[in-house]
Amino acid sequence: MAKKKSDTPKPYAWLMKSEPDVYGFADLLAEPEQTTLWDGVRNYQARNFMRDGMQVGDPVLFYHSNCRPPGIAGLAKVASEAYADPTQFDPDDAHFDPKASQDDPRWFLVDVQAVRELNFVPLETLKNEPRLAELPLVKRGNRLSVMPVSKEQFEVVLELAGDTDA
DNA sequence: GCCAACGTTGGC
DNA sequence: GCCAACGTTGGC
Repeated sequence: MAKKKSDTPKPYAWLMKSEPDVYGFADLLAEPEQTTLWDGVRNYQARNFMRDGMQVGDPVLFYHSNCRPPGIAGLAKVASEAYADPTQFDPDDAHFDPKASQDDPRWFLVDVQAVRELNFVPLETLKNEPRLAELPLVKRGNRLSVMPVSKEQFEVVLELAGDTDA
């Protein structure tokens, strides 16, 4: 019987960035089961959120980065426990990590499943919303690709998307 | 394409 | 363990 690692409550939801030219929300919708492995994350803070913070079923805001305009494109959810990112073991993969081994993986991921497309919420709209001032995304210089979102922040985003199906 | 911000690496 | 150099992110 495993003891819980922490008594602090887990974040309610998450925001995950992807470049739509590489992999956008439409690509997720086109997957079998509308599910994919969120591979290629090579940042320790983002990894820790996936490995230690996420729980199956957590809502995920799917954010389009490095495009015009950037913003939130869809709603998804965490669809698996964290497990080792297989791309770290593949020498032919761009995300190969020679310091990782099967016995001692460095990088973890979760499966992400689409829930529904949202009316696009541009970054500019997020920045102009006072109730989202504490969202890491809108803070100057923030580059985290996976970040926690509180219940209140999540609900504000759905409101900005005109989403009434929540 | 520019460049500010930030994370990582490696020499010492 | 410091910190300069370097690479990457990502908005603009």
